[in-house]
Amino acid sequence: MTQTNVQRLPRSAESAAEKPIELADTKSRIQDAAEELFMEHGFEATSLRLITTAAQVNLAAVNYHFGSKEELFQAVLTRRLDPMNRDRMQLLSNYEASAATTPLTCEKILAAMFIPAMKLARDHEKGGKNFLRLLGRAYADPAPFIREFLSHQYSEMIARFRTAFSSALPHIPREELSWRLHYVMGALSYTLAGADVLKLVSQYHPDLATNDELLLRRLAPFLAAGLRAPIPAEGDGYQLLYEA
Amino acid sequence: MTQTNVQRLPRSAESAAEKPIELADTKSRIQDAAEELFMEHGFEATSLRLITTAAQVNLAAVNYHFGSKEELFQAVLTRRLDPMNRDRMQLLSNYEASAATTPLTCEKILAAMFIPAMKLARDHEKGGKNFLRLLGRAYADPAPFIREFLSHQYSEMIARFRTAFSSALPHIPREELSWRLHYVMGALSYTLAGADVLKLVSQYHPDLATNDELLLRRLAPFLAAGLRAPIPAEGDGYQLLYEA
DNA sequence: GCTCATTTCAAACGTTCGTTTGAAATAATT
DNA sequence: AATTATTTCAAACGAACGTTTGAAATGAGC
Repeated sequence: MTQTNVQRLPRSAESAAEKPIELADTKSRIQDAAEELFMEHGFEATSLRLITTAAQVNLAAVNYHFGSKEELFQAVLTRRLDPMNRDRMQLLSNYEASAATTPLTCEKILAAMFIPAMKLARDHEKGGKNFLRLLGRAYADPAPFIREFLSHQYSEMIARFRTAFSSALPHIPREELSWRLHYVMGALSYTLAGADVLKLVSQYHPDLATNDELLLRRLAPFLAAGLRAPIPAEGDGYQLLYEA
Repeated sequence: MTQTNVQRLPRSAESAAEKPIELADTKSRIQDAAEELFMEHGFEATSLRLITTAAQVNLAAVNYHFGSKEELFQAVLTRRLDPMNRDRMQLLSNYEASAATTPLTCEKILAAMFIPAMKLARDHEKGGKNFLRLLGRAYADPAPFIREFLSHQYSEMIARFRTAFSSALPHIPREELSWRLHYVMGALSYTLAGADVLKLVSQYHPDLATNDELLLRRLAPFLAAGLRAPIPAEGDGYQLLYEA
């Protein structure tokens, strides 16, 4: 029933004489296949039989190694999300340390959110780019276990960045800032998760290495301008626009 | 096998003497129940048995009236999306007619996108607000039939608004505008579909009638400022931010 | 080499799914 | 009232689902 975290390669793995490229251990193979398939079809539409067939493991291996399909899904998300959010907070701390006492610019804070996400997307040849799509979809998923897992996973990072933005934008009231951060997360996740994005990007700049900078250079000014926008007064023409 | 589009009320419907509130016809009852349940659990996780039980109709009625579960889903979306997108384009035309030859402001164009969506959310006591959540989730759904259906459903409206923004922002290059519209759609759908939004709104302004104005007054300045933001030059400090 | 824990495997579990069927019931037409 | 078309209904279809089981295979420790 119990299992260790140490990978235990089956058959002749350490004596890699026959085939140079050997398969990883069962647990990793399941996670890799699951990530790709969850991304492609979503959680509900991806069956364990599909996953185990792609991973070339037995059907029962998922329940043995992860307990259930839900726990497998959480493990797939955690494997990438944990390092990403830690990177985000670490990067933000680095920026703050470099800036000494002066508050950071919005662009810099946005970069701290954005760059680790792009790094994650770039890190892995296979599922990397599409993992963010899976993440974006998970955010919209109504399943309670997914929502609770994600909000718990993100709460620390969000709180950390909220105070950073609050320092960068002292003239924006708390309530207004909450809304604007909501819009920022929307544009960010929509951009990272969107299917069309990759098409757009590769259309103009096929070189992957420059895309981080390119996307950041587009997104950050847009969001920073929005965050800094003056708050409209009472009679600024936002009423009864529907009929005229 | 065939069925007409005319609603044919069963039993004593026109002589509404016994009970003032009678049930709608089978087809509408299915659509109403399906909309609510799709919103709550998503497409895959909502079974036809759940829908037909909630609608108090026979299980086979869905396949009889709609053909399949997928077609039912499309019918549920079309019923609300078609009028909304028509309203959006009509409202934009009204604004353009009022402005005569002068180009519209971004805020006005955003209002034309936003107001019909809010009107849709407000129109129906039951599923109205949550329909936009269903829509936001549908956008993130990987099922091909959903993606194709939505992109076809939206293409005309999107094209119409792209040219409007293009006139309002002549100094923004085409490519840059495409990206910024992408962010706008992201923030918009994230806001409308987000679960937290309703909590935030009702927390501060329980009156539903003023919420349209409130949300628009928050979202439009944010997005308009982003759309108008100057395009950063080459050496604006957006490079190699990861290490420092 | 034997023992014991860990991992893999084929097979089956019970459940639920979307869909189909054919007859009964209801409405419309003549 | 008789006939035809439409709608409803209970029942079942085959397929696919997540999970469990118990034995076989494989590993490490002695």
